[in-house]
Amino acid sequence: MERYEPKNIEQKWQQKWLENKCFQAGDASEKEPFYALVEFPYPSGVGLHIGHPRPYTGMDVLARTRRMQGYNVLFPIGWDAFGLPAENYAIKNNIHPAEVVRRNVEHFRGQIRRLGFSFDDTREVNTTDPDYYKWTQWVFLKMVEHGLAYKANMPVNWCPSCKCVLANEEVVGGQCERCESPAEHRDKSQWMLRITQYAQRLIDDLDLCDFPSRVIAQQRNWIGRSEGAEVTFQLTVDSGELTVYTTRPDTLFGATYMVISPEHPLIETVKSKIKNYGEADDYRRAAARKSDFERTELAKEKTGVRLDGVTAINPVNDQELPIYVSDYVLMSYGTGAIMAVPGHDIRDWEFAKTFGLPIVEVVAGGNIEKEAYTDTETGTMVNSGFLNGLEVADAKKAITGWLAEKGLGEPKVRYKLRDWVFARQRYWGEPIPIVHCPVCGMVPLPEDQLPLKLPDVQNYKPTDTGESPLAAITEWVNTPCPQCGAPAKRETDTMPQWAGSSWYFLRYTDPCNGQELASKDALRRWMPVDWYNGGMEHTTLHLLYSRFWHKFLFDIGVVDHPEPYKKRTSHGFILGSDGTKISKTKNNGMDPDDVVKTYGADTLRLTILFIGDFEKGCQWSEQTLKGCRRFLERVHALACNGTTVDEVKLHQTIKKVTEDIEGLKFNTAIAAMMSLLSLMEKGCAKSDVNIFLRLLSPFAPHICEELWERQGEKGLCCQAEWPQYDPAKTVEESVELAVQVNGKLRATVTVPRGCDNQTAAAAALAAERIQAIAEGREPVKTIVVPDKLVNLIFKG
RNA sequence: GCGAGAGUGGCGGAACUGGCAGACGCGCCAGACUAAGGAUCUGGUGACCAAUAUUGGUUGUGUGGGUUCAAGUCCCACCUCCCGCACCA
Repeated sequence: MERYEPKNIEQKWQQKWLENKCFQAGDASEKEPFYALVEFPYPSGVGLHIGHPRPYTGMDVLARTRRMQGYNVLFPIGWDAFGLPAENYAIKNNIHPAEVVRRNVEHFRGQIRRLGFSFDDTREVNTTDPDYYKWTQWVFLKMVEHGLAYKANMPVNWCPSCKCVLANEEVVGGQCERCESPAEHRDKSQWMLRITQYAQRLIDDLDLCDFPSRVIAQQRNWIGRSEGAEVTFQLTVDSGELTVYTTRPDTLFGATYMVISPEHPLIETVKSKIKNYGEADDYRRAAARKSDFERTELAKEKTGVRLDGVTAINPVNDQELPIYVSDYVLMSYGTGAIMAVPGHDIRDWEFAKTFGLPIVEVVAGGNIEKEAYTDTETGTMVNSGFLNGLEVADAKKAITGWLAEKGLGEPKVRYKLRDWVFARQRYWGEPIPIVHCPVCGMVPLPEDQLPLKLPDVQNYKPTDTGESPLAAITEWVNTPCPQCGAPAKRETDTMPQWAGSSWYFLRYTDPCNGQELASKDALRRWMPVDWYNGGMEHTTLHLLYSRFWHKFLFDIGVVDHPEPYKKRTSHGFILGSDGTKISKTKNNGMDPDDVVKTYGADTLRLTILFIGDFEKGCQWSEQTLKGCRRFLERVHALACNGTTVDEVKLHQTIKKVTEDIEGLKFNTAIAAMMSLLSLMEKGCAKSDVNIFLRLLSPFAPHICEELWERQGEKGLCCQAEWPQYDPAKTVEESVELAVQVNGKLRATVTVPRGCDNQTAAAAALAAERIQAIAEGREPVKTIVVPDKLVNLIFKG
């Protein structure tokens, strides 16, 4: 028999699968549809990296298994190809970004094919294809029409290195998520999407989603709902007022001062009354100069300036409260102003200590001399007038009612989530289909003028002024107003990369439709996605954005379901052999192409899945690669003889592998097949091999096709039926019982399965070892766990 | 600080509703085949202590307590690590 040479067989079967259209989803099929989705890649210049094969292999196993189980499977792939890296590469090498993308996609396509993934190659989508982004623009126009897209002058996060604005979600620790430059503040007129309007539904409908708990928790946390009240304080000057938001209206009696954020307009409206306006203004300017990064880094020390000459009146006790301006209060949350209750808020407590302000206890239970008492579960109101004696929860209700009655405040729900900054000042993105007309104002491009294509330019370089390179293309920018025909100008910002990926899974259902984003029929057949696997890093970005878009499309009747994904799972990252992030320079990882060349795609696939729990992080190791290659060599060398393999073991393995695939426990599924192989090497029949190959084929599809053919089986292994197990045959006729004495294992005995407790106990007691220990004594107690163990309790 | 995980041999990792801890793989040890083995095959392999050499015992899942006939698994307290959010009132 010839040696196992992956390179001789893998390409051959990849070709056969293609010729036989094995992986094309059927649009007219009677079979039950199953939509398996992986996050489509950004086709970068360096090609497929370690991050890609893991989720793809995992979902490929699932898709291949589902096909064999008789489902009509949609398992597509595409290219999320707009974005900065292609543009930066284009600038550096003076090649058009479209050409860069074309090359990269070709490279990726080849790599993906060489790994044997069963993607439907007839449904590829590319976000930079005008036939695709036509519909991205269309959804945007629908959002404009429904008031969900708007342009507003906003303080935005600006990345000085990328030279464009960032969404809140793209700022991590005050830094640009992509290049780690500290983000700056800029005031800019920006296109925004009103995702906040969907905040509550994005929380509520998590109940409809089968997502990992950590994903649900992270999304909830990100949306950040809080319940509280807005309370209005009268000022002692100009009959002005100051409204604050608080989640603890119950502590109103404990407010000893007020704080407004440096950006709060009050400073200007009562400017003439502020005796130390100069000082306040200096503080405000200093705060404005700080980047988010600096603000968070320097968050330890509380700073601020008291506004001299202006005070507020606490509505519950008419106490006069000083007002401070401090950057620990953010303009972007609540009303940009707070009532400070140092006794029961950590930050207020720190501020009060720094500035020597009074700290009043209004909830008993802590020691406010030492620290703020923030517990809301236990505690009784004190020093709080009519609230005295109430528990916190009751006090909240009482004060809220009182405030509403007096017209001083009302209950309010707030979210941390902010609207989505939906524009970038770069070339390589979807043009925003809007025309600015001096007569009509902002005019959406009529639908029949879509797609609005990107013009060819010579220079893609972004500008420091914050204008997109498109602004320099006068022949493109200047256009007659679609409404009145007057000379007008196009919007020159483009959409962020997240636009195209917010609905791509819909396009896969009907990728060539020129009339609609996808036909109703196709959407009904395939949506919602049955199983979506992707990275945790997208939880508050892509996953949230796409849920929002889908809800909007649901509201306007494009899709029939409020949620796009039924089930979401997340793979763990593969770290380098040294436990750190894989990088080329550290040489601690692997290049998929190299591994395929030396070991073969099947070995790589197996290794990626065997190396650890799919949903947990794991470490790359060459050693595992060797073990998996050895396993496949043994499979290749497997020969039948006259005997058959143990039937129980065979059925147990079918059960184990089938169930483990469902739970993404690929590592233990492979372990079970390894055990079965060891047994089969001692003796098996052709029919055993037939079953074994079908079990293994989703994991190592090429070698299984080869052996399937070698064995003279009909058709293709990947189109064979998934093996069934007989539950009756998964259990042995006899079982080995553990025999314990006083809880310690002392012997094992073999008894018939399902024998009664007396029989089991008697067998245990009869064991030689147990006899020796018992020395004729009778156990004072006997515990029998059927088919598992007997525990004999002896005295003394 | 808040939220969600994790801690098991030399290593990667198994272990269902509490029921024989360490499956499977790597490595290592011994043997076989060899001119040779960094190839392949067979057997062994948590630690420690005994020994009639077949086994017997003790101990062992981050730490300290607890519940139970029985705990990696449940309860309480704590330590460490990773991830997400973080002055969100």
